[in-house]
Amino acid sequence: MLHVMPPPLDQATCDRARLARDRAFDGLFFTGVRTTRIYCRPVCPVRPARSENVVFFPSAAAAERAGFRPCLRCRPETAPGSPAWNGTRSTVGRAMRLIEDGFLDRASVSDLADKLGIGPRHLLRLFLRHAGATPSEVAATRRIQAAKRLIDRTKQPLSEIAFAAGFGSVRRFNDAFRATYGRPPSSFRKRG
Amino acid sequence: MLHVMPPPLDQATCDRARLARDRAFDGLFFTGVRTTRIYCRPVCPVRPARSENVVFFPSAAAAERAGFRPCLRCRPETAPGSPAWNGTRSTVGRAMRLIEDGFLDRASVSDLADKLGIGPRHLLRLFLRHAGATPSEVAATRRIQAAKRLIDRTKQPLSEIAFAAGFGSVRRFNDAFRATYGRPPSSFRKRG
DNA sequence: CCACTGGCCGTTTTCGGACCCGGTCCCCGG
DNA sequence: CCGGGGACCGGGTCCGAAAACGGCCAGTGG
Repeated sequence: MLHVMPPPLDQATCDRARLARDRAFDGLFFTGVRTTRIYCRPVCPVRPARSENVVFFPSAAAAERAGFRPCLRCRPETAPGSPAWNGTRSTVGRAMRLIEDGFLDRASVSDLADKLGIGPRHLLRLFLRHAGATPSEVAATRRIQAAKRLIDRTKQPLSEIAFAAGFGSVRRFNDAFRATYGRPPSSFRKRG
Repeated sequence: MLHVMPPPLDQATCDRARLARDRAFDGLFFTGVRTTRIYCRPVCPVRPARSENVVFFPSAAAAERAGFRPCLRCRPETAPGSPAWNGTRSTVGRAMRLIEDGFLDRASVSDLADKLGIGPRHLLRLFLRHAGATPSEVAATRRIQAAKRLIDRTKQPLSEIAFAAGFGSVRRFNDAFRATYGRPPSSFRKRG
């Protein structure tokens, strides 16, 4: 049972992409395994099925209609066109929003993990994998950016801005600016 | 903070036992880690704490009183004298009883796993680790023994005994006897 | 002659390897 | 003290290969 693919997605291309778990093809096609009647995304982490047992579909719906059920590892049914890693991604997304709202300025990473219903170790792993940075790094970046905006757009004293941006002390506020811009906060006021 | 141990359990012995995760010492003493205020059994699977950070207690209660909380991996508070790996071990026990009642004569290993609330793969792992045999092997042994008893103690025709003992076909009944005793079922009748 | 045996064969189940997820410790460095 | 990161483990999800299954049926021997 062969299926015609959208423009340049022939059988051989799909097979190469799936064996390489190529993320670039995620969402562009789906792989059905005849022996198990299960279909997967190209990035599925399980050992790839042998080529003679697979068949390709242009969409998850097509695979469902052909009698395949979605794989429980890669969750192909929740990936219509784009990745949409909703499971774990929404956890990172929720964490991001909380950090953006200043959560980590008043609470610890462990508290954040508690609020999300997972362990701190796992929260760290999720951030490294999906955001490329640790939670505290994200929080630090946010504080710097918030402070920079206040310096540029308001006339508040720097010591007030430090606390308004979420820093716990003026000392850390100054340190952070030196680390990021190489010069103290006041230098941005002078040349404004 | 040093503690006096029962007769021959000096500090050095405890330290050696804990580093070796020696099962023989399980229940005889408990290890408290100063840096985390957590106490463990000697067999705890976690990476052992360094010796300068540990202190030993003769009982879990002593550790509690000293302000330590029980480790969540080895569950020291539920291990007065014996292992009490109750979590996983009782699952195997329940499975064994079900098999003994003929569950696997009418249902598959997957059904058994469902009934126990775990995956079939994991059930297999538990059996190999704690029973030294697979679920279907246990079921096969039970069938053979049940059949042998019926042959010895009744006059039922062999074909009836096959089904009464839990075999699904006479064919397999014969195979099982050949594999176990090297000769067909009827040979046990003749020399009765 | 008839219950029992065992070869054959397509189908279904079980096994065991590989991988991943999330939790729980520990140590170290800032 | 807190956050990062290493190590281990329980448990879950796949896959391919191998074993078990069960129906069919030709022998066979008491």
